[in-house]
Amino acid sequence: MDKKPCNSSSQDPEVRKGPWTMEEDLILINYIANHGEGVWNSLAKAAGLKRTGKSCRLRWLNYLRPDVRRGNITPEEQLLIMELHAKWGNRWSKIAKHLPGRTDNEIKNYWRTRIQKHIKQAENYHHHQSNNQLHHPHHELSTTNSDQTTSNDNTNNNYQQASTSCHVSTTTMPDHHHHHHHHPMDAYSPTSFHHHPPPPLNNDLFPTHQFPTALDHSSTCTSQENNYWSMEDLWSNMQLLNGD
DNA sequence: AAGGGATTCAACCGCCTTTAT
DNA sequence: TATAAAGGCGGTTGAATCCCT
Repeated sequence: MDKKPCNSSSQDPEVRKGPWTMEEDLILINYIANHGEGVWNSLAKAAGLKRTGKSCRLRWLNYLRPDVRRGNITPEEQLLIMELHAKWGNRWSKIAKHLPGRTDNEIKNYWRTRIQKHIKQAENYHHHQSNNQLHHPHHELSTTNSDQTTSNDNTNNNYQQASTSCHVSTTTMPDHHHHHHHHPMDAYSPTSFHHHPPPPLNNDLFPTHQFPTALDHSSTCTSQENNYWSMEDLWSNMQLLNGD
């Protein structure tokens, strides 16, 4: 019947989902600064966040941690990713350990959005070239797993050849992608606040102070590149949070 | 200038493993 | 030791954004 698998106890079944607000980020950063990370479920409660422990952990690890590396993937990093993926398949966290500051999520996303399609293109190309040859039964680089990963050795060098030969190579990889890669601390896009409902502050947490005043445009830049909250803004809000 | 398809990426889910009781 | 809870992982999703006509 009413099985409530996780998140037992504690009334307050309200668990927030979706994008993190700046307020939530600040609470999390602040809490971890004071108490350290780990024990995520209790951390979430103690900090007053209406999030699951998992969600807090993910947010911290992938985004808020101070040592998350900012900026676009470099050609060197890309090469490494390609090599390691060729070796290990979709073992993202394992791969990530070899790219300091990069998260498994980021690498996974990068792979799927930036590399995979090139490889597929290259494969198609080869395919057509060697039409009379036997057709590879799709190395299936993605989609429905077919799990190269779980097969433990999975030396799926399947596409290794493709990746080295196609123009995914660093020299031709245009880097054309600019912007994005906001990362941890500077990642508070003011525009996002306009797309989301006003900060859902509960006054238990913020009895006297209110961030939103700091969220007006006075302190934001308009250029795309700098269209994020500055460190100063963050800090001042953080101090407000701390009650000075 | 506006509409719409394509792309990106933060964050979710379910499953499996590890740790705690 | 057995069971439950937490942590970790990889696949997937969809809102926001980009890009093209």
